[in-house]
Amino acid sequence: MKIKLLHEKLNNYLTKNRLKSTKQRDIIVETFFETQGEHVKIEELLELVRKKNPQIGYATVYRTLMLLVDAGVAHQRHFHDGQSRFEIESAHHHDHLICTECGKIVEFENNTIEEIQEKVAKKNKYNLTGHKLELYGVCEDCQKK
Amino acid sequence: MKIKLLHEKLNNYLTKNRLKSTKQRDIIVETFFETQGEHVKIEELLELVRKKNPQIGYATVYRTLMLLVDAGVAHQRHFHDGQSRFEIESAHHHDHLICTECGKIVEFENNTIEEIQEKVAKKNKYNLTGHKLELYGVCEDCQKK
DNA sequence: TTTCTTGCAAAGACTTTGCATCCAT
DNA sequence: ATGGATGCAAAGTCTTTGCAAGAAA
Repeated sequence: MKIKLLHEKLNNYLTKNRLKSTKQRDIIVETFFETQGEHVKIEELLELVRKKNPQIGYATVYRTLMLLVDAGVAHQRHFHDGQSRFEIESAHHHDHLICTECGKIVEFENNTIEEIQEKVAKKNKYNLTGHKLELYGVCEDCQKK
Repeated sequence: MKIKLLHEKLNNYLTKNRLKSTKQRDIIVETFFETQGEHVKIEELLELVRKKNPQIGYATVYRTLMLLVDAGVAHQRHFHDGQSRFEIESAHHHDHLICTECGKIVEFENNTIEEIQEKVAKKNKYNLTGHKLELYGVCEDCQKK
C-alpha cells in the first residue's frame, strides 16, 4: 500500500475517534513509514525517532504503534525471539522466512499453502480466523561463514 | 512415542550427564507423561504435581521441563497467548489448529505444506532448520454459542 | 476549557537465576 | 563427603498502565 493511502487511513481513524495529532505522533508515524520492508522492534523505532527528537519517550512510541495497529496501518508480529515487531500493513498477505543467525527476514506468499490451511480448518470444522507461518533457517550469507 | 521409550530416553540423558533422580523429579516427569495429547502450561503442570506433593515449587517444575526439552522428550511451544506450553515429544512432526475461544488444540500433519516450505526455503537459498505453523479459528462447539 | 497526549515511573505477566540448604550417590 | 537438586525470593525481560503535567482543538 502506498504511504499516501496509509496516511489517509490513519487520518480517518484519528478523526473518527476524535484523536489528536501531535508533534510526537507525527514524527513517530513518519519514521515508522520510512521503515518500509523492515520489521522494527519498539526499541529500534524509538532509537530512530530520537534522532529527530531525543525527548520522545518509550511509552509514546509504544502507544503510537498500538494506535497504528488499531487503525489498520501496521501489523504486529511475534517471532521466535519474544519481542514484538511491527511492519507496515501491506495489501497482500504474506508469511516470513527468517534467518536464525543474522535475523534477515524474507517475505513470501504461497496460495497453495493458504488453500491447504483452509481445507485443514474445514475438515476439523473450525472457522479459520488467522494463521501464523514462519520458516526458520540460515540464509545464504550466513551459511558461508 | 511410547511412554516407556520416553523414560528410556530420559534416563539415558540423566546418566550421560551425571544427573540425579529425585522424588520431585520423578513426580513431575510422571505427571507430565500423563498429559499425553495436551499442551500444558507450567502453572497447570505445577497444579497437577501439587496434588501428589504440595511442597513442590514452581522453579522445580520449570527446571524439570527445561530438562525434558533438553533430553528430547518434550517440546516447548509458544502460542498466541504468550505463555510457554509443553507437549510430549511425538514421533511425527505436526502443526496446530487452535480455537481462539476455548483454547482447544487440534494437531495435524500435512506433507504438502512441508514440501512447499522446503521449496520456498530453497528458492531463497535458506537452509531450513525449523518452522512454525499455527492456524487460529473457532471450533465447532464455540461456533454454536 | 475540555479532552487527549506525553513522559516517567511503577506495575504486570512470565521467565530465569542466585543461594543457602537438602539429598542422592 | 560431593556435587547435583530444591524452594524461595529476587532479578530479568518486555509489555502495559496510572497519573500529574502539558498540548491540541
